[in-house]
Amino acid sequence: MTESRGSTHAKRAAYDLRQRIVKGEMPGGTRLYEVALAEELEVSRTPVREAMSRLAEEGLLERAKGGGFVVRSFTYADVIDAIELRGVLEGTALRLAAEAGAPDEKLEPLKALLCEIDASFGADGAPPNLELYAGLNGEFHDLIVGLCPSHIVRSELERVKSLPFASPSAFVFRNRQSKAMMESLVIAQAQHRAMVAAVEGREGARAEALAREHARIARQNLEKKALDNAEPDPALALIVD
Amino acid sequence: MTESRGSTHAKRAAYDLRQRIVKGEMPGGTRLYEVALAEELEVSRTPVREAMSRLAEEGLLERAKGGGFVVRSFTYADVIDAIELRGVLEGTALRLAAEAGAPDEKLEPLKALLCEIDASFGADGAPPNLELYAGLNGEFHDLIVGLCPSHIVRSELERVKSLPFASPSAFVFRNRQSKAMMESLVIAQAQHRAMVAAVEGREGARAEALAREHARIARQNLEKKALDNAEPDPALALIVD
DNA sequence: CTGGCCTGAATTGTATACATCTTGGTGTAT
DNA sequence: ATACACCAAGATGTATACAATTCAGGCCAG
Repeated sequence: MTESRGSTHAKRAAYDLRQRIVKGEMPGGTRLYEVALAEELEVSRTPVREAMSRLAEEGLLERAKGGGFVVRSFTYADVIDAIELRGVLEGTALRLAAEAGAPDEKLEPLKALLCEIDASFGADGAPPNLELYAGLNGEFHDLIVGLCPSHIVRSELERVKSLPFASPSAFVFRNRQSKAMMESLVIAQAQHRAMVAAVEGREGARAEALAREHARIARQNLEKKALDNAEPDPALALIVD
Repeated sequence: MTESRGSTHAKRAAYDLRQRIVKGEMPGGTRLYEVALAEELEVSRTPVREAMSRLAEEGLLERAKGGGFVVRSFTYADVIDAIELRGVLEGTALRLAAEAGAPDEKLEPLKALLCEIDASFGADGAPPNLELYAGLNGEFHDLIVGLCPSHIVRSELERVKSLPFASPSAFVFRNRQSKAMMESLVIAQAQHRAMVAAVEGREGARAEALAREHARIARQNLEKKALDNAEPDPALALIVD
């Protein structure tokens, strides 16, 4: 086909649908009609159903009573809660990692990454590259959560992070007021280092507390955004309230 | 049809499949073939696919590379982790409830339920009714989590609890050694009362710590079981390791 | 022996026709 | 006015034929 990626029609349909949902077309509560979507996406009803099922697994849709799917509604409070929950789960992941002990060969790449992150926002005076920072930040979160020995905790965390507004790098940029933003980056990076140190030193409680506090930065940025109410953040497109 | 419940073929198929999985037929890693299942369940492939999608949403199946579904594998360690995770999430739910404050009209039913639970295990000398206790215990957990103002936290907790070995009343009975078991019930009930008191008194940290420790009772019971290795617990049927 | 590549049987992916259910509206009797 | 039954349109549920993909096994060339 011409656009979107995926090897099967169902995966392409899921991709397209996901895009439309997170972009805010189809606000929360919108019912998805198989026939209409099948026409729009130019496939039959079968892959559309398959796609909707996949998005339900991701938590973007929910099954309606009497059949069919509805776009899940998220309020501003849900965004706050999702960030809190991410902090709780990352905290648990780090605590378990600390309690179990992390091998040096897995800690080394993390420390290397920390230095890369330093460079990305111009710790040496170079101009900050926020795109790059966001990417490296996401990578850092993936790596450090990878230290957690529990499949279950990791997969539930993955699930929460799949919500576009709950990902670690959801609200990093957009504040071009370089002063406050730079300070927030410095603080975040200090917490990054402390989290690694806590896991390395098997300080479970410290690691957990740090991860929770770290997630609060996202919440702060969000609340700052809400006050400024500048251009609406794309990560908030599917928020109804 | 003759057996199982549900109004559509897909729901019945999902129910049947779920039963077979949690009973331990089809151990973790088993691949599910649509045609074979369609014949066994006496429906066409379409509702079978639908059923598998639903079970994937529940976390009982996972999508295999190259299509199809596989029964999710759970190890003994996963059971431990799932119980830990339930404790963490219940703790978060209670902390948020405590921080937000719970109205008296929602606390009253909880306190009434606590008295019913007292009666169920013969606090007054009557013989303990473990069936009844397990039911009331589950009800208690539902009610107290219902105090949490966050949809997101509640729904993720619901998801974890849907794993048969992670539910609050998974390992309450089976230890007929009445002495140790009775003591564990007394402790659990004391924690129940403390959790309600902590939420009522807006003591978030206390409520969270209590919920986590409370979940450890399930872990203790499980580990005791593992040592005794008496008849295998049905809640553990789908464990592979 | 090993690597790559056929090839075909088994399996899932897709389209579509038909069956069933859900829902909202309408009419009627109370 | 209200309650109820009923109907029709539209939606999802189901079966099935056919297409495309996957994977294992054997074959051949190196």
